[in-house]
Amino acid sequence: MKAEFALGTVEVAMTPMERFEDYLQSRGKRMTQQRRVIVEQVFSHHEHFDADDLLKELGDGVGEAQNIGRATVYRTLDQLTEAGLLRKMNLEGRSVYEHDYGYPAHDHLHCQRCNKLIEFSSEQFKELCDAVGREHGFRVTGLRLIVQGVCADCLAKQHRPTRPLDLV
Amino acid sequence: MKAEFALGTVEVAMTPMERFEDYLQSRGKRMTQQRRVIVEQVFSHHEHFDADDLLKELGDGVGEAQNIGRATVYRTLDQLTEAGLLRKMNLEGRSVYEHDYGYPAHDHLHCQRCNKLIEFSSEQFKELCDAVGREHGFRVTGLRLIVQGVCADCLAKQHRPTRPLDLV
DNA sequence: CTTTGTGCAAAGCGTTTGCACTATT
DNA sequence: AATAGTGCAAACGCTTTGCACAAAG
Repeated sequence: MKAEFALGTVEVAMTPMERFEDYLQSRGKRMTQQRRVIVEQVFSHHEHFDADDLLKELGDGVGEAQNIGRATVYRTLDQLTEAGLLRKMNLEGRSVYEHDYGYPAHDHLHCQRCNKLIEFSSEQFKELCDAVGREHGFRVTGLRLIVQGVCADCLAKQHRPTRPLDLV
Repeated sequence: MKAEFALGTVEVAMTPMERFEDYLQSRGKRMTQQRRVIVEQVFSHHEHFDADDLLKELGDGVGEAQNIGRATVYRTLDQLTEAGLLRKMNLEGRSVYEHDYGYPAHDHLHCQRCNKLIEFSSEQFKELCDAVGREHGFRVTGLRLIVQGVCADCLAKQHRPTRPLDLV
Protein backbone atom coordinates (compact mmCIF):
# COMPACT_ATOMS: atom_id res chain seq x y z
CA MET A 1 0.00 0.00 0.00
CA LYS A 2 1.49 3.30 -1.08
CA ALA A 3 0.96 6.61 0.62
CA GLU A 4 1.62 10.28 0.12
CA PHE A 5 3.23 12.09 2.99
CA ALA A 6 2.71 15.79 3.07
CA LEU A 7 3.38 16.14 6.75
CA GLY A 8 6.65 16.70 8.53
CA THR A 9 7.90 14.99 11.62
CA VAL A 10 7.80 15.79 15.29
CA GLU A 11 10.94 16.10 17.38
CA VAL A 12 11.31 13.24 19.82
CA ALA A 13 13.87 12.50 22.47
CA MET A 14 14.19 8.74 22.05
CA THR A 15 14.40 6.42 19.07
CA PRO A 16 11.46 4.07 18.60
CA MET A 17 13.65 1.23 19.78
CA GLU A 18 14.56 3.02 22.98
CA ARG A 19 10.99 3.95 23.64
CA PHE A 20 9.88 0.37 23.12
CA GLU A 21 12.57 -0.85 25.48
CA ASP A 22 11.29 1.56 28.10
CA TYR A 23 7.75 0.39 27.56
CA LEU A 24 8.73 -3.26 27.89
CA GLN A 25 10.85 -2.70 30.95
CA SER A 26 8.11 -0.76 32.70
CA ARG A 27 5.85 -3.76 32.31
CA GLY A 28 8.29 -6.48 33.21
CA LYS A 29 8.37 -7.62 29.61
CA ARG A 30 11.51 -8.57 27.73
CA MET A 31 13.33 -7.24 24.72
CA THR A 32 13.88 -10.13 22.36
CA GLN A 33 15.71 -10.61 19.11
CA GLN A 34 12.41 -10.88 17.25
CA ARG A 35 11.03 -7.68 18.71
CA ARG A 36 14.21 -5.85 17.79
CA VAL A 37 14.00 -7.04 14.21
CA ILE A 38 10.34 -6.08 13.95
CA VAL A 39 10.88 -2.57 15.35
CA GLU A 40 13.76 -2.04 12.97
CA GLN A 41 11.76 -3.20 9.99
CA VAL A 42 8.65 -1.24 10.92
CA PHE A 43 10.53 2.04 11.37
CA SER A 44 12.81 1.56 8.38
CA HIS A 45 10.23 3.13 6.10
CA HIS A 46 7.20 5.29 6.59
CA GLU A 47 4.40 3.38 4.87
CA HIS A 48 1.05 2.07 5.90
CA PHE A 49 1.16 -1.69 6.26
CA ASP A 50 -0.74 -4.66 7.60
CA ALA A 51 0.44 -7.76 9.41
CA ASP A 52 0.92 -9.67 6.18
CA ASP A 53 3.01 -6.94 4.57
CA LEU A 54 5.31 -6.98 7.56
CA LEU A 55 5.45 -10.75 7.59
CA LYS A 56 6.55 -10.74 3.96
CA GLU A 57 9.18 -8.05 4.57
CA LEU A 58 10.56 -10.06 7.46
CA GLY A 59 10.67 -13.20 5.37
CA ASP A 60 12.68 -11.32 2.73
CA GLY A 61 15.79 -11.70 4.86
CA VAL A 62 16.43 -14.49 2.28
CA GLY A 63 18.28 -17.12 4.24
CA GLU A 64 19.61 -14.73 6.85
CA ALA A 65 17.93 -15.07 10.21
CA GLN A 66 15.23 -17.54 11.15
CA ASN A 67 11.72 -16.62 10.15
CA ILE A 68 9.56 -14.76 12.62
CA GLY A 69 6.24 -16.44 13.21
CA ARG A 70 2.91 -14.96 12.30
CA ALA A 71 1.75 -15.01 15.93
CA THR A 72 4.81 -13.08 17.05
CA VAL A 73 4.16 -10.43 14.45
CA TYR A 74 0.56 -9.98 15.58
CA ARG A 75 1.57 -9.93 19.22
CA THR A 76 4.33 -7.40 18.63
CA LEU A 77 2.10 -5.13 16.56
CA ASP A 78 -0.33 -5.06 19.47
CA GLN A 79 2.43 -4.10 21.83
CA LEU A 80 3.81 -1.41 19.56
CA THR A 81 0.31 0.04 19.39
CA GLU A 82 -0.05 -0.19 23.16
CA ALA A 83 3.29 1.52 23.53
CA GLY A 84 2.13 4.41 21.37
CA LEU A 85 4.63 3.71 18.62
CA LEU A 86 2.07 2.63 16.05
CA ARG A 87 -1.42 3.76 15.21
CA LYS A 88 -3.83 1.05 14.17
CA MET A 89 -6.79 1.61 11.93
CA ASN A 90 -9.33 -0.55 10.26
CA LEU A 91 -9.60 -0.56 6.49
CA GLU A 92 -12.23 -2.87 5.03
CA GLY A 93 -11.91 -5.45 7.76
CA ARG A 94 -8.11 -5.57 7.88
CA SER A 95 -5.96 -3.87 10.50
CA VAL A 96 -3.61 -1.32 8.98
CA TYR A 97 -0.77 0.30 10.88
CA GLU A 98 1.28 3.46 10.56
CA HIS A 99 3.91 5.27 12.61
CA ASP A 100 2.47 7.23 15.49
CA TYR A 101 5.56 8.09 17.48
CA GLY A 102 7.31 11.15 16.09
CA TYR A 103 4.57 11.78 13.57
CA PRO A 104 1.91 14.48 13.74
CA ALA A 105 -1.80 13.71 14.10
CA HIS A 106 -3.54 13.33 10.79
CA ASP A 107 -6.29 11.49 8.97
CA HIS A 108 -6.64 9.90 5.57
CA LEU A 109 -8.16 10.11 2.17
CA HIS A 110 -8.60 6.59 0.85
CA CYS A 111 -8.64 6.05 -2.89
CA GLN A 112 -11.14 3.35 -3.72
CA ARG A 113 -9.49 2.60 -7.05
CA CYS A 114 -5.78 2.27 -6.28
CA ASN A 115 -6.18 1.76 -2.53
CA LYS A 116 -3.73 4.56 -1.77
CA LEU A 117 -3.91 6.40 1.53
CA ILE A 118 -3.26 10.13 1.43
CA GLU A 119 -2.60 11.86 4.70
CA PHE A 120 -3.90 15.25 5.69
CA SER A 121 -3.67 17.30 8.81
CA SER A 122 -6.89 17.13 10.76
CA GLU A 123 -6.69 20.02 13.20
CA GLN A 124 -9.99 21.49 12.07
CA PHE A 125 -11.65 18.10 12.32
CA LYS A 126 -10.37 17.69 15.82
CA GLU A 127 -11.93 20.98 16.81
CA LEU A 128 -15.24 20.15 15.18
CA CYS A 129 -15.27 16.76 16.88
CA ASP A 130 -14.60 18.31 20.25
CA ALA A 131 -17.45 20.74 19.67
CA VAL A 132 -19.84 17.95 18.68
CA GLY A 133 -18.70 15.90 21.65
CA ARG A 134 -19.35 18.79 24.00
CA GLU A 135 -22.89 19.15 22.66
CA HIS A 136 -23.56 15.54 23.59
CA GLY A 137 -21.73 15.44 26.91
CA PHE A 138 -19.36 13.04 25.22
CA ARG A 139 -15.68 12.86 26.06
CA VAL A 140 -13.86 12.44 22.77
CA THR A 141 -10.82 10.23 23.06
CA GLY A 142 -9.99 9.89 19.42
CA LEU A 143 -11.26 10.00 15.94
CA ARG A 144 -10.70 7.79 13.03
CA LEU A 145 -11.73 9.55 9.89
CA ILE A 146 -11.25 7.91 6.56
CA VAL A 147 -12.62 9.86 3.65
CA GLN A 148 -13.49 7.64 0.71
CA GLY A 149 -13.09 8.78 -2.85
CA VAL A 150 -10.90 8.73 -5.92
CA CYS A 151 -7.43 10.26 -5.96
CA ALA A 152 -6.07 12.75 -8.48
CA ASP A 153 -3.92 10.11 -10.23
CA CYS A 154 -6.84 7.79 -10.78
CA LEU A 155 -9.08 10.62 -11.91
CA ALA A 156 -6.39 11.58 -14.43
CA LYS A 157 -6.12 8.09 -15.83
CA GLN A 158 -9.83 7.53 -16.40
CA HIS A 159 -9.20 4.62 -18.77
CA ARG A 160 -12.79 3.62 -18.06
CA PRO A 161 -12.77 0.19 -19.77
CA THR A 162 -16.50 0.21 -20.63
CA ARG A 163 -17.11 2.25 -17.46
CA PRO A 164 -17.92 -0.33 -14.75
CA LEU A 165 -20.29 1.61 -12.53
CA ASP A 166 -19.86 5.24 -13.38
CA LEU A 167 -22.86 7.52 -13.21
CA VAL A 168 -25.15 4.57 -12.61
CA MET B 1 -26.65 -2.16 20.09
CA LYS B 2 -28.59 0.83 21.35
CA ALA B 3 -28.59 4.25 19.75
CA GLU B 4 -29.74 7.76 20.43
CA PHE B 5 -31.60 9.42 17.63
CA ALA B 6 -31.62 13.16 17.67
CA LEU B 7 -32.40 13.54 14.01
CA GLY B 8 -35.74 13.67 12.32
CA THR B 9 -36.83 11.89 9.20
CA VAL B 10 -36.91 12.81 5.55
CA GLU B 11 -40.11 12.70 3.53
CA VAL B 12 -40.09 9.90 1.01
CA ALA B 13 -42.59 8.90 -1.63
CA MET B 14 -42.33 5.12 -1.34
CA THR B 15 -42.16 2.69 1.55
CA PRO B 16 -38.88 0.80 1.90
CA MET B 17 -40.65 -2.31 0.64
CA GLU B 18 -41.88 -0.55 -2.47
CA ARG B 19 -38.50 0.92 -3.14
CA PHE B 20 -36.86 -2.47 -2.77
CA GLU B 21 -39.38 -4.00 -5.14
CA ASP B 22 -38.53 -1.32 -7.69
CA TYR B 23 -34.85 -1.96 -7.25
CA LEU B 24 -35.27 -5.70 -7.69
CA GLN B 25 -37.52 -5.38 -10.69
CA SER B 26 -35.13 -2.97 -12.41
CA ARG B 27 -32.43 -5.64 -12.17
CA GLY B 28 -34.46 -8.65 -13.13
CA LYS B 29 -34.33 -9.92 -9.58
CA ARG B 30 -37.26 -11.37 -7.67
CA MET B 31 -39.17 -10.43 -4.59
CA THR B 32 -39.24 -13.48 -2.36
CA GLN B 33 -40.92 -14.33 0.91
CA GLN B 34 -37.57 -14.16 2.72
CA ARG B 35 -36.72 -10.75 1.35
CA ARG B 36 -40.12 -9.44 2.37
CA VAL B 37 -39.67 -10.71 5.92
CA ILE B 38 -36.19 -9.22 6.16
CA VAL B 39 -37.25 -5.79 4.88
CA GLU B 40 -40.16 -5.78 7.31
CA GLN B 41 -37.94 -6.73 10.23
CA VAL B 42 -35.18 -4.29 9.33
CA PHE B 43 -37.51 -1.32 9.02
CA SER B 44 -39.66 -2.22 12.02
CA HIS B 45 -37.30 -0.36 14.33
CA HIS B 46 -34.63 2.23 13.87
CA GLU B 47 -31.55 0.71 15.49
CA HIS B 48 -28.06 -0.07 14.37
CA PHE B 49 -27.61 -3.79 13.87
CA ASP B 50 -25.32 -6.40 12.40
CA ALA B 51 -26.06 -9.59 10.51
CA ASP B 52 -26.20 -11.64 13.67
CA ASP B 53 -28.64 -9.31 15.42
CA LEU B 54 -30.95 -9.59 12.44
CA LEU B 55 -30.54 -13.34 12.29
CA LYS B 56 -31.57 -13.63 15.91
CA GLU B 57 -34.57 -11.33 15.45
CA LEU B 58 -35.68 -13.43 12.50
CA GLY B 59 -35.30 -16.61 14.50
CA ASP B 60 -37.51 -15.14 17.22
CA GLY B 61 -40.56 -15.95 15.11
CA VAL B 62 -40.71 -18.87 17.59
CA GLY B 63 -42.17 -21.68 15.59
CA GLU B 64 -43.90 -19.43 13.10
CA ALA B 65 -42.28 -19.41 9.69
CA GLN B 66 -39.23 -21.38 8.61
CA ASN B 67 -35.88 -19.97 9.58
CA ILE B 68 -34.09 -17.73 7.14
CA GLY B 69 -30.55 -18.87 6.43
CA ARG B 70 -27.47 -16.96 7.35
CA ALA B 71 -26.40 -16.70 3.71
CA THR B 72 -29.73 -15.21 2.70
CA VAL B 73 -29.44 -12.59 5.40
CA TYR B 74 -25.97 -11.56 4.25
CA ARG B 75 -27.05 -11.55 0.62
CA THR B 76 -30.14 -9.48 1.34
CA LEU B 77 -28.24 -6.97 3.47
CA ASP B 78 -25.88 -6.44 0.54
CA GLN B 79 -28.80 -5.82 -1.74
CA LEU B 80 -30.52 -3.45 0.63
CA THR B 81 -27.28 -1.51 0.81
CA GLU B 82 -26.95 -1.56 -2.97
CA ALA B 83 -30.52 -0.34 -3.25
CA GLY B 84 -29.76 2.61 -0.98
CA LEU B 85 -32.07 1.45 1.78
CA LEU B 86 -29.32 0.69 4.27
CA ARG B 87 -26.01 2.28 5.10
CA LYS B 88 -23.22 -0.07 6.02
CA MET B 89 -20.32 0.85 8.25
CA ASN B 90 -17.47 -0.95 9.85
CA LEU B 91 -17.17 -1.06 13.61
CA GLU B 92 -14.21 -2.99 14.96
CA GLY B 93 -14.17 -5.47 12.12
CA ARG B 94 -17.90 -6.16 12.02
CA SER B 95 -20.32 -4.73 9.47
CA VAL B 96 -23.00 -2.63 11.13
CA TYR B 97 -26.09 -1.38 9.31
CA GLU B 98 -28.57 1.42 9.77
CA HIS B 99 -31.47 2.89 7.81
CA ASP B 100 -30.39 5.15 5.00
CA TYR B 101 -33.61 5.61 3.08
CA GLY B 102 -35.76 8.32 4.60
CA TYR B 103 -33.09 9.28 7.08
CA PRO B 104 -30.84 12.33 6.96
CA ALA B 105 -27.07 12.11 6.52
CA HIS B 106 -25.23 11.89 9.79
CA ASP B 107 -22.22 10.40 11.53
CA HIS B 108 -21.60 8.78 14.87
CA LEU B 109 -20.10 9.09 18.28
CA HIS B 110 -19.15 5.64 19.50
CA CYS B 111 -18.99 5.02 23.24
CA GLN B 112 -16.11 2.68 23.97
CA ARG B 113 -17.62 1.62 27.29
CA CYS B 114 -21.25 0.78 26.53
CA ASN B 115 -20.81 0.43 22.77
CA LYS B 116 -23.65 2.86 22.09
CA LEU B 117 -23.76 4.80 18.84
CA ILE B 118 -24.93 8.41 19.05
CA GLU B 119 -25.87 10.12 15.82
CA PHE B 120 -25.08 13.68 14.93
CA SER B 121 -25.62 15.77 11.88
CA SER B 122 -22.41 16.12 9.92
CA GLU B 123 -23.02 19.00 7.54
CA GLN B 124 -19.95 20.87 8.68
CA PHE B 125 -17.86 17.72 8.37
CA LYS B 126 -19.07 17.21 4.87
CA GLU B 127 -17.96 20.71 3.93
CA LEU B 128 -14.57 20.28 5.56
CA CYS B 129 -14.07 16.99 3.77
CA ASP B 130 -14.93 18.50 0.45
CA ALA B 131 -12.45 21.30 1.10
CA VAL B 132 -9.71 18.84 2.03
CA GLY B 133 -10.53 16.74 -1.00
CA ARG B 134 -10.27 19.76 -3.27
CA GLU B 135 -6.82 20.57 -1.88
CA HIS B 136 -5.64 17.11 -2.90
CA GLY B 137 -7.42 16.85 -6.24
CA PHE B 138 -9.44 14.09 -4.66
CA ARG B 139 -13.07 13.40 -5.54
CA VAL B 140 -14.80 12.65 -2.27
CA THR B 141 -17.50 10.02 -2.64
CA GLY B 142 -18.29 9.48 0.98
CA LEU B 143 -17.08 9.73 4.48
CA ARG B 144 -17.37 7.42 7.35
CA LEU B 145 -16.56 9.24 10.52
CA ILE B 146 -16.77 7.48 13.82
CA VAL B 147 -15.66 9.53 16.77
CA GLN B 148 -14.47 7.38 19.66
CA GLY B 149 -14.99 8.34 23.25
CA VAL B 150 -17.13 7.91 26.33
CA CYS B 151 -20.78 8.92 26.42
CA ALA B 152 -22.45 11.12 29.02
CA ASP B 153 -24.18 8.17 30.71
CA CYS B 154 -20.95 6.27 31.18
CA LEU B 155 -19.13 9.39 32.37
CA ALA B 156 -21.90 9.88 34.94
CA LYS B 157 -21.62 6.34 36.26
CA GLN B 158 -17.86 6.32 36.74
CA HIS B 159 -17.97 3.28 39.01
CA ARG B 160 -14.28 2.93 38.29
CA PRO B 161 -13.70 -0.49 39.91
CA THR B 162 -10.02 0.12 40.77
CA ARG B 163 -9.75 2.29 37.65
CA PRO B 164 -8.49 -0.06 34.88
CA LEU B 165 -6.43 2.28 32.73
CA ASP B 166 -7.43 5.77 33.64
CA LEU B 167 -4.83 8.51 33.49
CA VAL B 168 -2.12 5.96 32.73
C1' DC C 1 16.45 -21.20 37.38
C1' DT C 2 12.27 -18.72 36.76
C1' DT C 3 9.26 -16.68 33.77
C1' DT C 4 8.31 -14.53 29.46
C1' DG C 5 8.42 -15.16 24.52
C1' DT C 6 8.31 -18.03 20.40
C1' DG C 7 6.64 -20.96 16.60
C1' DC C 8 3.51 -23.99 15.15
C1' DA C 9 -0.81 -25.54 14.13
C1' DA C 10 -5.43 -25.43 15.47
C1' DA C 11 -9.36 -22.79 16.56
C1' DG C 12 -12.26 -18.57 16.16
C1' DC C 13 -15.04 -15.23 14.04
C1' DG C 14 -17.55 -12.83 10.64
C1' DT C 15 -18.42 -13.40 5.95
C1' DT C 16 -18.66 -15.66 1.34
C1' DT C 17 -19.32 -19.44 -1.83
C1' DG C 18 -20.57 -24.02 -4.26
C1' DC C 19 -24.20 -26.76 -4.87
C1' DA C 20 -28.51 -29.34 -5.05
C1' DC C 21 -33.15 -27.98 -4.14
C1' DT C 22 -37.11 -24.63 -4.15
C1' DA C 23 -39.89 -20.87 -5.57
C1' DT C 24 -40.86 -16.94 -8.45
C1' DT C 25 -41.85 -15.22 -12.85
C1' DA D 1 -40.48 -24.27 -18.05
C1' DA D 2 -36.86 -21.27 -17.26
C1' DT D 3 -34.18 -18.96 -14.06
C1' DA D 4 -33.25 -16.60 -9.75
C1' DG D 5 -33.13 -17.53 -4.78
C1' DT D 6 -32.54 -20.48 -0.75
C1' DG D 7 -30.33 -23.28 2.90
C1' DC D 8 -26.76 -25.84 4.16
C1' DA D 9 -22.19 -26.70 5.06
C1' DA D 10 -17.78 -26.01 3.67
C1' DA D 11 -14.31 -22.57 2.56
C1' DC D 12 -12.36 -18.11 3.42
C1' DG D 13 -9.24 -14.38 5.23
C1' DC D 14 -7.63 -12.37 9.07
C1' DT D 15 -6.61 -12.84 13.79
C1' DT D 16 -6.13 -15.20 18.25
C1' DT D 17 -4.96 -19.04 21.21
C1' DG D 18 -3.01 -23.47 23.42
C1' DC D 19 0.92 -25.64 24.07
C1' DA D 20 5.66 -27.51 24.21
C1' DC D 21 10.09 -25.62 23.52
C1' DA D 22 13.55 -21.65 23.61
C1' DA D 23 15.65 -17.75 25.57
C1' DA D 24 15.87 -13.45 28.45
C1' DG D 25 16.42 -11.69 32.96
